[in-house]
Amino acid sequence: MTAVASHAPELRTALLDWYDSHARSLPWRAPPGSTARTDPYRVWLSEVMLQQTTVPHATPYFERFTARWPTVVNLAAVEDSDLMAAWAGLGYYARARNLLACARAVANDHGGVFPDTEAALLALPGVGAYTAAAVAAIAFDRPANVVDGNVERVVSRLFAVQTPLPAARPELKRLAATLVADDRPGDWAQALMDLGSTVCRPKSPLCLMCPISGFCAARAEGQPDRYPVKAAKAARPHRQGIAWVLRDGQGRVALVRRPDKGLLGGMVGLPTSDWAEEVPDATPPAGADWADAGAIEHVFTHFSLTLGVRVAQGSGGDFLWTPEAEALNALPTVFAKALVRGLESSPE
DNA sequence: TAAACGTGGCG
DNA sequence: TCGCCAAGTTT
Repeated sequence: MTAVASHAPELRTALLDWYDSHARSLPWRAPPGSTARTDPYRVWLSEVMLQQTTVPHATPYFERFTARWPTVVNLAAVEDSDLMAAWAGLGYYARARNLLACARAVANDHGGVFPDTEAALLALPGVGAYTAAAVAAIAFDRPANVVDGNVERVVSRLFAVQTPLPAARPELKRLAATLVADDRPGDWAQALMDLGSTVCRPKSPLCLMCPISGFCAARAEGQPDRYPVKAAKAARPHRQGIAWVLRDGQGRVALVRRPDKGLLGGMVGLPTSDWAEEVPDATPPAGADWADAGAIEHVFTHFSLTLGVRVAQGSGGDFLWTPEAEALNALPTVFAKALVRGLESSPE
């Protein structure tokens, strides 16, 4: 038996039954089968935070955000710099800029109420195909085709899809659509994702625990972890740069606001050289007596970085002079690491 | 369409 | 130690 369309009803029943007893309990989630709809604001916020991000990493951010800003209207009123600081450490900072733009769009253009259709959600900043479908299904009970990385993996195994990712995306989405129905759309989406996360895992899938293994073509072949097939990835280049830790001797450090576009866009950062293949021959930001504080290593999605750290004392200049403890909290991780290195190397 | 875009945990 | 990977979106 495989996951052909004629078996969809039995497959759906098996997975929804499994979800009734195995659903993960998560702060943004209603219990399975709950008729009380989850707050669209919390669903949307969790979905954005969870993009390319693990549940354990996103969870404390979700708790802090919802405690500080209980509604989308509260969030819409936040200063940009406060929002960016609150997102620091979570990564993919374009999400934070779009999150704020989306909250303001809902507050200003939708009367503070999230739109309840997939198409209207899709028009919001930072809401793509996945997030629009997820919010429509989970918050509004729309039978949307919710396809994330988990669903792609589950479907690729159910149907033993040979096409490598990412080229297989459209095919996987079409196949996923054959399993969507009007009954319990939100639970269906979350059941598929929970299965992918806890049972149909990337490595060492737990087929003996799987409620739909009987429908799975990859399981029948005997090597389910062969799926999804993936295209080879390009090697990650390495870059080098210098970051300057300029201190005023009174507990403050010089930061700069980075441009909205590009890497770490909209975040505060340390003053830096360009980051290039060769160690740059760069001019420090002030005529101070710079000491070498070593270097830190950091890995981004598309390159790795050796960042040399230099420390000096100074004042003035066109900087955001920020208390060191506050800076540590507001900086993206790469700069927080560099600042720690600088502070350790020249304790006051 | 492919590339840009962070971070931390795990095998 | 290090590549893989996690609830993607934008340009």
